[in-house]
Amino acid sequence: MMRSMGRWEPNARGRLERAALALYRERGYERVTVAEIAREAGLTERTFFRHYADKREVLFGGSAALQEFLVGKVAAAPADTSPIELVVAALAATGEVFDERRDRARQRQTVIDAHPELRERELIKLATLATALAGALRERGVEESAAILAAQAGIAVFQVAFVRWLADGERDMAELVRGAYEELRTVTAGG
Amino acid sequence: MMRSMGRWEPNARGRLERAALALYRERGYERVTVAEIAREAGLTERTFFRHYADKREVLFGGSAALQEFLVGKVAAAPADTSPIELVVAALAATGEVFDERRDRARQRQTVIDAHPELRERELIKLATLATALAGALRERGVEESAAILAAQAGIAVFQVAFVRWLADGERDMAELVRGAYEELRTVTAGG
DNA sequence: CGAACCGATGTCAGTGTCTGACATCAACGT
DNA sequence: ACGTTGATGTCAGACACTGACATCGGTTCG
Repeated sequence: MMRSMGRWEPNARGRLERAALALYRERGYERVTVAEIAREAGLTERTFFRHYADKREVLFGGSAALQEFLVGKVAAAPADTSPIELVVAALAATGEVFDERRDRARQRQTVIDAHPELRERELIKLATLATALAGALRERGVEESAAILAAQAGIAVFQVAFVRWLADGERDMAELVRGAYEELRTVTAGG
Repeated sequence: MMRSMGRWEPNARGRLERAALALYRERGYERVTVAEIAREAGLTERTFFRHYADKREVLFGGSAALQEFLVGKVAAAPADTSPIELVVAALAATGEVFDERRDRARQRQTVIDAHPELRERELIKLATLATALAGALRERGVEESAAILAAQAGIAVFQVAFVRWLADGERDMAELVRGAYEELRTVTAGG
């Protein structure tokens, strides 16, 4: 059993993520090479690519955990809830994860918004999340296209709420998610 | 004035798009090099990159036209329509563009669905479309977040309808868009 | 008509991303 | 001790993409 110091400095991924965010913020995503990130983290370029599939992925280390969190919430919710409410309730609960880390999230988002390549990656993460949520709904017996639409609408709500959460200094995710959901209901009710 | 044959074969973009789709279908996206596509089209790699920003973009030549079409429909619609109805009506009208080209669309989509890089590009095109639709709604006086949510919800409807349109052999876009919209209304009405 | 110009293409050299193959070396179990 | 394991390093190479400059029909203008 390893006590605390192995052959290598621990937490290679953490060091890579920190170094990447810092460098991307200083010089902009395109003007940073993977070799530089790796060097800053005390590693080699090749090792970077063993931890992250590509140069973008290093900014999205947390998305798998977020997905598990949301799917878990949906799966664990009471039985008599409607699909869209299941999703919205799960999203509102992400405050547990997000509210503590607003500054870091802002930094990360600033970098992402400035670079189309990173926007693409963010979108596919959200789409993957939507698919996972739809799958969790189906597990609960929700019909296919209702599951997809509920999940997708939920993601739209989340995006609106997330932008406000970043801009805002006080209100928490739960409140903002609820607010955006009410707006969606108003909008889709219109005929 | 040039009659019909210039110094170069005409329609370079069209040739590149055809060659790319054919090669991607034969061997899969990753196993085709840009140099091969260009050679197949009677051009050089460098010229490919003058027409398309990258290897993915060659499959998305039509998305700008689709966006203009939809934005135009939203802008031209009668005055007393609700935001979501504006978007849905525009989407239903895309049959004019799509219904004739189902086979080609299927081929293209098969390639895209098989490669995450291409999925990413598709998603950012849809996101761009959503932003453009939201802008068109704002032009008509719709409030910001209502515009965003209506556009985003509309895109979700479109995606569901489009998948069905590809799978289906008979029903047209208008019908499928209307059907998916009704489902969305049912889902979001649930409380 | 000839010269200057223009626009799409070609040529070439170079940077950076990403991959495969193989080597290293501390920790661990036997 | 000794073989195994797993994270890392080293090296070579394919390929995406870019900047700089050359080419050459067609167009325009004097």
